[in-house]
Amino acid sequence: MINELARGLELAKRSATTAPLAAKWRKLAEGRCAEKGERLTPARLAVYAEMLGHGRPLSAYELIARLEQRQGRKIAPLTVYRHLDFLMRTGLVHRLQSAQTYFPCDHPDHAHESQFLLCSSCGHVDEVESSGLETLLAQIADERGFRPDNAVVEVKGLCGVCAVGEQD
Amino acid sequence: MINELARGLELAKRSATTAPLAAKWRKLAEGRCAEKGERLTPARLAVYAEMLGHGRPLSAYELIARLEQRQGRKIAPLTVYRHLDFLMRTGLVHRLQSAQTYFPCDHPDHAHESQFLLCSSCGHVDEVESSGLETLLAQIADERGFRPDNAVVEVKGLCGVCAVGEQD
DNA sequence: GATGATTACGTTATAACATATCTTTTTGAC
DNA sequence: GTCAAAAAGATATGTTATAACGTAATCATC
Repeated sequence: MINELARGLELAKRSATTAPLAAKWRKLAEGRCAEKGERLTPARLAVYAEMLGHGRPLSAYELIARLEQRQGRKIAPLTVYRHLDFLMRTGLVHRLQSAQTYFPCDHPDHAHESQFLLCSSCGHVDEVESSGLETLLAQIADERGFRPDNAVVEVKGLCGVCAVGEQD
Repeated sequence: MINELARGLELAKRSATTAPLAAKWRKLAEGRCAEKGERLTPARLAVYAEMLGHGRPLSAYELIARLEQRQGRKIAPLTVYRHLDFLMRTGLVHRLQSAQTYFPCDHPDHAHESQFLLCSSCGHVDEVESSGLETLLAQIADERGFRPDNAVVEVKGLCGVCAVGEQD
């Protein structure tokens, strides 16, 4: 009974220490899990919420630091890597290959391949979905007898805001 | 004089333990260095030769191991990273972002942005140069007020040979 | 040839990113 | 409640990359 009490307090503490998560994103996560037969645990949701709350790409270790600070306890790297795997499996989060960071998907309504415009000044991420580009890539592959599985397209540069900031 | 002799032997030993390098690639390297005002040292050339000799993407640490074996001495990671930086600066080598490996450029005649078809079965790299794709990427960026600096395009999948190997 | 500036190279230490392995806890079916 | 499977945690290790510092080679100028 002591244990149950302690556990109750622990759970309350954890939920109190989770970043706020708009209903929109929670519903999306629930939907994706239902589709894929995955389970949406509080820990997984907390990681997702943290990433959404940050709004910029996070490295795995930055993410760990933020979660530890919020929850007031140590979190093992592997734990977060597992959460990230889950979030990527379910299409809720992307990995930005060129920066080794992670970023929540901006296009909640459907799974898809994305392309990214990454601002090297402010860190802003613009997630683009160009069917024209996907078609062209498929065509290039096809011409060479290559059977594509997935494509990484990440353009580094300056976002509109930062580009204006620099006098051209 | 003893020192000079020792040094001479050392140099001889190193050059004897460099991977063979076709004249074509050596000329290319010399040309690029001349253009960019870089210096083509024996150590840099040895790394380049090793990569060309291997013919598949190499991680920095695989590269170190091969160089150490060939030269019979220890090589510090940073040393090789500097050589890789040089080779990338001069456009002789590409970094494959999605695999964190390095691969010599296949299109020696001019500097350019490349796209890659990466076989996840045999490791084959097909370096593609599609102006159509570059134009489309530029257009996508422009529509969003984004000023692109450089683009990573890496498609993972099965090369022609491996795709045939699998019964479709 | 001596001097000093510049660039490259070497060594050690450490940061940053990721996975392996094993144990404990939680969950959900029965 | 019992039990098996899934998830999470703890610890150690592997992999990739950079920092900080000192030394050596190269080259222009005197």
